[in-house]
Formats: sequence, structure tokens, C-alpha cells
Amino acid sequence: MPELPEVETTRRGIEPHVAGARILRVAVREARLRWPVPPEVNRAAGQLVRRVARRAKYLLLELESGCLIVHLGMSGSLRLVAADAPPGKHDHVDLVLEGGSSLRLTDPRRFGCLLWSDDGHHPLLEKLGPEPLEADFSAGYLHARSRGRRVAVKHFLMDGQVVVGVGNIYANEALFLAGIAPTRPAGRVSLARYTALAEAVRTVLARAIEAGGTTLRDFVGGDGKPGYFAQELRVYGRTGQPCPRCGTAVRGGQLGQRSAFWCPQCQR
DNA sequence: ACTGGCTCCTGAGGGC
DNA sequence: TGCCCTCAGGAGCCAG
Repeated sequence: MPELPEVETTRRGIEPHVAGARILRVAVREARLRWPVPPEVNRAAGQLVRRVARRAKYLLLELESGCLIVHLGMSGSLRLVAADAPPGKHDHVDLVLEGGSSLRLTDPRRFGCLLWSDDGHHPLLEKLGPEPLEADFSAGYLHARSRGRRVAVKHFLMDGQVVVGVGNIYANEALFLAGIAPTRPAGRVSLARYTALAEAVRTVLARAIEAGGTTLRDFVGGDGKPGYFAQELRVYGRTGQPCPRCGTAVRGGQLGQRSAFWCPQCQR
């Protein structure tokens, strides 16, 4: 599933081909995504793509006037295809480009979205927290934001208003690296330990981006297959297997609505 | 202001 | 071989 590294990998993959290209038309075959694809996306027709930006897990195709907002949800992908390539069952939208190619949005589970903004602003983007790889994401920030919060630190870390782009896999991995139990209340984590956590988040995400994401390398074959970074996962999906640090069996369980994995020995 | 739970959807994987 | 069941997961939204 696309997490921030996968989205960034997608952005880097498409930008060279899309930036500077002209969108001839927008072909919507299935408008029923997370939110219905609004008719305003047709305003993209005839426009040049200035650049492909990213905010959180949203990809922003900035046009001469207005902006297409794409979220890949759980199972989405955005790929360049030949414009005459026959669309598959889950190929919901094509941005048909001048020159014979299309940027094709595929999303079997339809948790993703394609939206329009006239001015680059959108309610979905307004309340987002800092980018984890930017300077305003720091231990001090996490510490300050978490005071008085009783939610589990894992849930806190996955809250897009706190910090964007940390999905379930990377939250589990970062907490392991930082030695913090996922169940610990966010407000009961010290500044020193948030220092370790902020560093761990950066490390995990940067590594995953280098590896091309956890899932993207195999994305062509279908959804959800592990990619290169999956080989580096230390606790995620490893219930019962030995902790790579101390050998204790990794525990797995539900925390909130999400699966959690941690070493009961190393993480407190 | 917080918190926890629900929801969308479909492919994968397990059990039989 | 095939059917049925359960599960996973991003993140907005809502109720308490």
C-alpha cells in the first residue's frame, strides 16, 4: 500500500514525463472513488502541467491554472501508459497527454481520490502536520504536541495533523528503532525518547524512499506485494519471529483498528 | 479538545 | 478446484 515513500517514488517517477506536458483531456471511466471525481477536473484539459508536487500523501499536479489533487489510497498507482493501451478493470482515470501517452490512475479498492483545486488550496490539505523529512518535524515539536495526550504513541504518530505520511508499517518500524512501546500514551514519552523517535521516523522513511518504497517495486504485478524495503522490516508482519536486536519473540496484536508489532523486551 | 470506532472497497489467503 | 469467510489498510468523519 502506498505510504509516503511510495508516493514520493511515484512523484519522482512521473515528474520528468509529466512536467511540461500538456493534458489534452481527462477520461474518467469510474468516478466513484473515495469521493466522487468532480466534473471540475475537466478544467485540466488543454493545460500544461507546471510541476508535480507532493504534500503528505497527496500528489499535486500543478497546472497553469488550478491543480489536480491525487491520493493513491491503499491500492492506487499512477503510471504512464501508451494512450491507446486498453484500460483494465481498475483503470479509473486517464490524463491523456499530448504526444501519445496517458497518465493512468489505477486503484482496485478505490480508497484513493482525484480532486480539483482552483488555487492550490483544499480543505483536505489545510490541517496537515509537518512533513517528516522537513526541519519543522522535530523532537521538540512532537514533545510539545503530545503533552496531555493519552492516545497510544503509535496512534499519535499516525495522525496526519501531527505529522504526515507515517502509515502503519513505518509507525511500527520507527517505534521499534526508538525502543518505544506502541501502546505507551503519547503524553508519557520523554523529550529524550521523542528525539530517538523523530530520528527513527526520518531514518525509516529515508531508507524506504531509497529502496523505492515497501511495495512499489512489485506494484506492476498487482497490489500489496512486498518490495525491497520489505526485506528490511524488523517487526512489521513478524509476529512470533525473533527480535533482530534481542531475539525475543515479536508480539503482534490489534491496537485501535490497526495491527501493531513490537518487541516486548526492547520497547517500553 | 480528545478519543475511539466506523466506513469505504476488493484481492489475498486460509479452511474445508 | 472452488467456494466462502475474514482480514488488511488511509484517513475522513462522527458520536460520545
